Amino acid sequence: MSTSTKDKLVWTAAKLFQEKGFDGVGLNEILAAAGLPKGSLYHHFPNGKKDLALEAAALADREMLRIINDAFASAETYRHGVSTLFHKLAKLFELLCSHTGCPISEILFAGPDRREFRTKSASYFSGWIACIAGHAIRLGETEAAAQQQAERLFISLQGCWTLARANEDSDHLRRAPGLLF
Amino acid sequence: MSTSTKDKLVWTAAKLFQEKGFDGVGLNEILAAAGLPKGSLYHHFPNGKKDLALEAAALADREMLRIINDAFASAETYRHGVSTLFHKLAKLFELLCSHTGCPISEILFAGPDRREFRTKSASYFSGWIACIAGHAIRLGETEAAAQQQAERLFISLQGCWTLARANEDSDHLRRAPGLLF
DNA sequence: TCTCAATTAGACCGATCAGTCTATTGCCAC
DNA sequence: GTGGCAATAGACTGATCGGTCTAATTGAGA
Repeated sequence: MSTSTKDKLVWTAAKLFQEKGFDGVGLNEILAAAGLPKGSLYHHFPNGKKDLALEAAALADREMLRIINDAFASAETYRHGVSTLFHKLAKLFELLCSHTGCPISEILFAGPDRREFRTKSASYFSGWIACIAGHAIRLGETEAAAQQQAERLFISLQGCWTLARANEDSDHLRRAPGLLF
Repeated sequence: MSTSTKDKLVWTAAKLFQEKGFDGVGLNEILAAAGLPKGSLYHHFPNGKKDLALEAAALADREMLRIINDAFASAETYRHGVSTLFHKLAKLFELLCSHTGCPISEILFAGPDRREFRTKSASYFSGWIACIAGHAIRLGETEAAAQQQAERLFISLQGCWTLARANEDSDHLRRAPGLLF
């Protein structure tokens, strides 16, 4: 089925890009991993690698928003939500073999049209921060405090993920809430 | 002179790697930017791109330690040192055209020998944290507090740099001290 | 059952990749 | 001067890159 093929392509690409970066993965490698021929790729993505990368980044963005919402959905306080979020991310990090990077950075900080890609990354990131801030407000924070808390959370997330990646140790993510409060 | 050629190669490589990542820069691009032929590269770095990347990372590490030490050398309190450090980094970020990444991550999270490279990045990072912690202790913090403060600082540095890069805005680095205290 | 478009399949292309190899140059010791 | 070595210079190689193109296959509607 058409959707299935396209989806497999995007998921495989997202995984590999996240691991090795946009420039670190070749199309042949992605196609081999997905078990698909080159024709399928250029049928579903006429602009080739660039389109595939943008779709993979969009997928990663949706996944991250889903994880954030999941973490805060069942939380009774903001702090509780933060703690759940980092534990979910630590598990995800382990699942991805403990040495992958932030999907958005890995895909969108490189690429052929650097400025266009980077602009998109900025809007994804601010979407995450807005999403977190929304939960903070819902859980009783003032609007100003929520915005600052959300930015702090995002920054810790990026920083801890970097440290976790370098050390191949998800505990850096699990300890993150302790640094925030 | 020999040293000059080798240095030019490493500096040029460090700059380009930092901008586009290990896999995003070709040797020809580096050589063209440095105005040197391929023979020189393989004379000074028999193992080619890998050696060049390792030297560039080592250079970036030394530079970062120098900046950290500079920032804290003239500081009377830890907080003062942190503030100076982030302002220095913001200036550096602007100097590098406001869209480069952490040199260590960009070079060492990719590359052909991923595990070897990542291990080295972990040791560089912990060197930075140890350096910061040393200054914190010198400026009156207890040993345990210093270690935690240093880790927090490093994490904020990575996170804020990522945000600054996405938005091409060095202010995210300047505002970092406000998030820490 | 036949038709036709959507999709899959993969051979093929020029460009570029990292890396090799053979000259040539510059410089210091003698 | 001249012999010898370090360094510079760049043509060249096979592999792989992203991308194109033409068939073969599939499957839904007539």
